[in-house]
Amino acid sequence: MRFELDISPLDLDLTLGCGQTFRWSCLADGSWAGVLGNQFVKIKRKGSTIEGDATPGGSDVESLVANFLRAKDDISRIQLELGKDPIIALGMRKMRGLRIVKLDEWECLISYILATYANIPRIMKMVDSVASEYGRKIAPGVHAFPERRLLAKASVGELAKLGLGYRAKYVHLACREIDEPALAEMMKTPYERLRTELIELPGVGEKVADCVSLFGFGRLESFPIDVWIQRALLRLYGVKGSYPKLRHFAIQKFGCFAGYAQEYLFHNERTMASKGACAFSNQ
DNA sequence: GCCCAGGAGTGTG
DNA sequence: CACACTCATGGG
Repeated sequence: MRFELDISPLDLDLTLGCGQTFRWSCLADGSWAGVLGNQFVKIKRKGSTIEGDATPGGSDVESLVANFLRAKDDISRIQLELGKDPIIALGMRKMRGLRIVKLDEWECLISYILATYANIPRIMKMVDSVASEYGRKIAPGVHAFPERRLLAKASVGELAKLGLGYRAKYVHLACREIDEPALAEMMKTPYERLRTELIELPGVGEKVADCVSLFGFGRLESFPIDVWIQRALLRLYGVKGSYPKLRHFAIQKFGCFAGYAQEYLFHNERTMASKGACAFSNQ
């Protein structure tokens, strides 16, 4: 099932390779492959559009991809808004094609529970192991992320054997403390209350709750703070301190699109170390 | 071998 | 509210 989409601006390498999502991989020909719902999807840039194909294929594949890539985000408006801050304004235009993605709420919740105190390559491996072991097979060598009912069958010991470490019990408990109706209800919940409810789940603190709010529930005002963001805030703005303090600073500074600012800062800080160049600084 | 990682939970000052 | 400590483990 082939399709073509017009989403602009969009840089697939930036968007899918910057560590928001853990189940997309870049193939030898430069295309990207991942799973959306029960579809194995491949997408690639072709001129000004994005072309792709999906197996087993369905009539809704285009909308699945468009929703995943947040095609309706008005990047110009977002950057105009964020550009009120001169420091962000200086570097964000170089990252115009970096979009926030919209992940499945359940997959996002479990993925970011797994993401605590691990680096991105390892997180990808853990998520992939969980999918391979418990997810439904949808193509040769490709498994969907397991729905709650399937993942709930896994014991803590079995999950630990996949290399999840202390995260195994959190995943196991999360399968029991939340269900699909609750997730659907949370989609309608205002951000601050959603955040509070997420933090009540096992293995979910402020950082994970903010990531799940942003990538899973699409709340662009959310501003997750990890060690990279801490470094960026200290280096570029001279602020440091507790999570609540830094979060207050960011929300006040970046407003309703703080999530995009966070992603620009995150990507810059993470790549700067190897490239030695900061998009937000003239030095 | 060493350092670190998209932290959370728990206990203490 | 702010710290300090522990938790398991693999990637660079």
